Amino acid sequence: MLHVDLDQFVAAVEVLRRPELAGKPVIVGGRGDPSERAVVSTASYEAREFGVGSGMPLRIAARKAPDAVILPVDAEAYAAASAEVMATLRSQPGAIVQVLGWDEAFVGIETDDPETFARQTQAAVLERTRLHCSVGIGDTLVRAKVATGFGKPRGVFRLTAENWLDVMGDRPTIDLWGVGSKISRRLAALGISTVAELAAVDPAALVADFGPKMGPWYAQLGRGEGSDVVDDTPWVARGHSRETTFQQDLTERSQIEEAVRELTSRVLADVAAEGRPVIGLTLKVRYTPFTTKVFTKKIAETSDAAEVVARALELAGRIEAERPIRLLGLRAEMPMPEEAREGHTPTRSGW
DNA sequence: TCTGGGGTCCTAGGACCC
DNA sequence: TCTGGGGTCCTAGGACCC
Repeated sequence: MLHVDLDQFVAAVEVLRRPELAGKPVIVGGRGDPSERAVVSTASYEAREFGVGSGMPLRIAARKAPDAVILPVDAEAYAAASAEVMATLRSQPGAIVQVLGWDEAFVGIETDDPETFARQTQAAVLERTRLHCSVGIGDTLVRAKVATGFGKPRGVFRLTAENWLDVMGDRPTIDLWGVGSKISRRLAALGISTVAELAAVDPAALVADFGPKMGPWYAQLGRGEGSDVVDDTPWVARGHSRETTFQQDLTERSQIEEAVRELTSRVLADVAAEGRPVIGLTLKVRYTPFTTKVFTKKIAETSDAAEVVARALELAGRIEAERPIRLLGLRAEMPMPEEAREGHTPTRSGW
């Protein structure tokens, strides 16, 4: 199968409608105002040379790359460009497409010559959308996904059981898709620093440290193994959430209640758009400087907005109001339709 | 320097039931 | 003094991804 990943997708979409930005450092984040509390969503390759990366506070990014053009996030434009890319992938003969996000997808295909198919796919995407992409070829989802990184930018790379350890063996475990900073550090503490070392571990040996599912799964990741099925079943969302970072921290109970009402109505708009009810709520509170607390509550299934608001305000009643609040988030959980409940819908990608 | 916003899934512990 | 065993549900928190 193939993994297709657009090159610096968001920045590329911005450059398409502002050609004068080509070759310049471009940063997209927040409302495009570096004096506000916000972070970088995407940085163009030129901006990355200044040390700017996604997740970085916009204020810091602007300091590192003083000449960069800073643009607001335009989610609608990216969604529209993404839809065109995905439609192009689906129009390739024999292709099964599993969308992973705005800018990437797995493509299942039966072919003796995946490199040629990959090049054809890149050319089709470029012709229809004027966007460049990189393609990974693999015999499992994990290998295809990891392979794409070696193809960037605009290239093609193949990773299979044959060359997996040659290519990945000496690399740190954090290079694996699904191993982040925390897990790579915990693995290192167990004497497992490289992919080859992880690949050699007995899966059962990791159960004590990482649990019955995650432990064996990490060992499998080290070998690049896992599912090899591209599943194009339409995605069914488990829930919807909204978060707001306040430019000034909230301190008053009345401010909190107002913010919760606002969040609830935005979340409910997303839920109602699907015509599904709510069965649970999670309220997230970020205090300053950086401690997060969540309150979760199952509720009786309801589509009544006033009822959901009342339940959300109950949750908000648990907030310790004496500490300044930097962020509030609200998530609504929705019931899953019967046919999506048991393994029929794609779950966590690559599992 | 001070950390977005939208998601998913896993784990652990307590409550509760039979 | 020693307090079953198995199961499910709920809550809180952690980790990861784009």
